[in-house]
Parts: sequence; C-alpha cells; structure tokens
Amino acid sequence: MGVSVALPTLSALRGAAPKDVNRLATVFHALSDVTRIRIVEMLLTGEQCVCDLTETLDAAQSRLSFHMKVLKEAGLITDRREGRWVFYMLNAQLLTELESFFAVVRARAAEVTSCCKP
Amino acid sequence: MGVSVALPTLSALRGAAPKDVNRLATVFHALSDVTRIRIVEMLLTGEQCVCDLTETLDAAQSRLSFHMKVLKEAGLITDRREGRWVFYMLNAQLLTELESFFAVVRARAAEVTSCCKP
DNA sequence: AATCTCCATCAATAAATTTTGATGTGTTGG
DNA sequence: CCAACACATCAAAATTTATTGATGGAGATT
Repeated sequence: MGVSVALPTLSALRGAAPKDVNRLATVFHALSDVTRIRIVEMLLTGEQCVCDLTETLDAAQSRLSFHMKVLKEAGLITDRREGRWVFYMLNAQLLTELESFFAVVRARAAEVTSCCKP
Repeated sequence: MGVSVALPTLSALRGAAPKDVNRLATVFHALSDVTRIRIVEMLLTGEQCVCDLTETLDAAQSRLSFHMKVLKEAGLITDRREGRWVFYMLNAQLLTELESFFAVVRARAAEVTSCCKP
C-alpha cells in the first residue's frame, strides 16, 4: 500500500541545508516555543535589541540570548551589531520559503483529501 | 524603544484555540520532529494506516502511535476507523491556516526589513 | 585606565520530550 | 469462543531542551 514517491513539496525549502527534513525540523522547532514566537512577533514591528526584548518579555537576559541563538541558528533571524547593542531582525527570505512551502503542502493536501468529504 | 502594538498577524490563526500563541507553539512543535515530518510527507500521497507508516518509516508501532497522537492533537491530521485499521489523513483546513499565517507574517516582515538592505 | 552597559557563553539544574517494551482494547476470521 | 491482527496506552528509561546564576568579552563613558 505505502507508496514511496518523490516529494517535490519538501524541496520547496531546498538549497540551504544538507537534509531538507532536518532543516524543516530545525525551523519548526525554533517556532515551537511560546517565548520564541513572541520574539518573532516583536520583530514584526522592526528590529530590536536584546534589551528591548528582555524588558518587554520580562525574561532574564541569558534566557533571551539562548532563544535568540535558537532562532538565529534556524535561520529565522539575523543580527547586526551597533555599538554595544546587537539588533535582531527577521530573515524575510526564510519566511518567504516557509510561505511557499505551506502553499505547496496545502495544495497537495487539498487534492489528496478532497476525496474524503461528504 | 520597545513598542507594544496589536499583532494582527498572529490572529490569522485565531478561532480554534484559547491562546493563539500557545496554539501556534503546539502546531510547530508537532512539525518539529523528523519522524513526524516524514509522516506528513507520506500523508501527502493520501491517507495511510499506522501499519503502512510503521513499515515505511521502520519504526516501532508504539512509537508511531505516539507521533500520530502528537500530530492529531495539534490538529494537523484526522483519523478514520475502518475495520481494524485506522487511517490517518492531513487536515487541509489547518494547512490552509498555516499558509495564510506565513503569508501575513512574510508580508509584514518584508515591509519591516526592507529598510535594511543595501 | 577604570567602570559601566549590553550581550554571549558556560555549567548545573530542572523540565519536557521521545523511545522502548509490555499490556490492554477493539475487530476480524476461523 | 479463541486466536490473530491493528492499534492505543502505560510506565520506565533515555534523550533533549529550557532555565538559572555566574563569568567574561566588547564597546562606550568618565
């Protein structure tokens, strides 16, 4: 029964990491934490330094640094130093890739599940 | 410096759970595991029973059941019993929500980061 | 130079997640 | 009814992840 076809859907995120599936897992893991989602949320209003985030999210500085690192290693954010501040901002490129990833997956899922509706 | 604005972007996934951020975290967590991504992958070819997945992914049955539960509780898949088999399939509705979520986030991120390019 | 601010990193601890093997439930077929 | 099958659930162990508090480094200010 189980068919093993090529999976064009996952290659939508190709070109940045060794294995697509691992890369996807890393990105989604970065987004799987409430604090990190809030960070992304805040970055939607423009770049922020850690001190801003620390204050707004009421979290210890080392905690924030940890989460920034997770987001950065996933490729979701980039940083820029300015004096003693480090400003973080969203990586629009990856968000674009994620959007098209879900566009492809959604389209395929719609096809495949259309059979099962009343 | 830190501005606390309303966040229309996250409300793109509104209407299904108590807190948007928690819901998002749950969904992304479900997608943050390589095995579960592979399961979603397989479901893109149509509904599957656990036995199919167990065989293709070469994973213990209880392990698969665990992952199906995570995906199901996140709302990513639904199940349907037929005889002694349980067939799982993707929830196209949630995938649609995810697509529009990233569409909104990407659009906003593009605005906000456009300033910083050379 | 001395000191302060902002931030990263580290080690230790705490907490959450995943895997495994065993057991239980519902279904089919003999 | 009994045995076999598909699957869920459970408890224990293994693994991963997150938090905390301390330390250190780079850049600014005096």
